[in-house]
Amino acid sequence: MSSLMQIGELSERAGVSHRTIHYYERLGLLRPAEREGAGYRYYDDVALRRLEKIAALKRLGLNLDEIAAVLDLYFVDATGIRGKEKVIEILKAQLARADTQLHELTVFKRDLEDNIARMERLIAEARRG
Amino acid sequence: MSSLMQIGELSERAGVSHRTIHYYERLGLLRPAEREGAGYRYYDDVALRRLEKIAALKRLGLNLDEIAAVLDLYFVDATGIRGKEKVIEILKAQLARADTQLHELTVFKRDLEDNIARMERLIAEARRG
DNA sequence: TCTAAATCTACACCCAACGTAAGGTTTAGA
DNA sequence: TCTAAACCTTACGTTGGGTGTAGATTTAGA
Repeated sequence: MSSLMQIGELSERAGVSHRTIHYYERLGLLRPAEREGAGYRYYDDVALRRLEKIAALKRLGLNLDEIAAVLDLYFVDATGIRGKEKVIEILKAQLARADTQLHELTVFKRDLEDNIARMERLIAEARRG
Repeated sequence: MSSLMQIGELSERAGVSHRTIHYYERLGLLRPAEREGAGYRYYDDVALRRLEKIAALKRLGLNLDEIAAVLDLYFVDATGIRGKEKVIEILKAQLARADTQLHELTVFKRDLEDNIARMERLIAEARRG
């Protein structure tokens, strides 16, 4: 029994506001599994996973347009995707960016650790004398 | 002869508009080495390196406030920095975020590679038959 | 000395990604 | 049946990170 939920529950479980959900719907990122009668939106668990994926991709620095371009790869059968060459282009560009970002992030992390050590040493010295 | 440059040259070398430089100055991220007579700004090479650092930190997902909070660690003597405990707090928070981001980025990269391979396989199959 | 190019300040505007508020409708449960 | 909570649409507001433009001033170089 894959029970459906309303926008309030989805919003709570996903940790985003219902306005954000409306907004994503307008951008084509997400749509309710069902819209009965007078317009209430009803969502299944896939919607929740889509929202979580969107959040993860946002944390990686993709904007909502870029997310729209790849999101379906995680949720629909790839055989049906049109314009596969174009999708590959996008994916490869993102892969290159991810590589760069990984490298920069590694350096940044090392810098952070160095700086923390340095600050802690300075504080210890200040305390001693 | 550490010759100074005007905003136009700095902007060109750093790959940002002069308007952006003005904007960063207002936020306290950057200031000219010198402002002679009637107000023209003159910059040294440190300004260029600051701009490059800002760009790098932006690519990592820091906003300009966060960048302002750590930027000086790269350019001034740490002994003179006030509120070291607070700085450490910020640095540690960023370190935690960097760790998360590194992990997510690694997963994302693997997903991308999988998706690319899948798409290329599908295209090859389509060509064959 | 003179003029074209560079720069100055100040205000307005832009886009993404939402948030707030109003006013009306629907639904669940007592 | 009735009412409070949840939802709907529409429209305007906000924030971050800038960009555009105007009109005045300054500077570099012929």
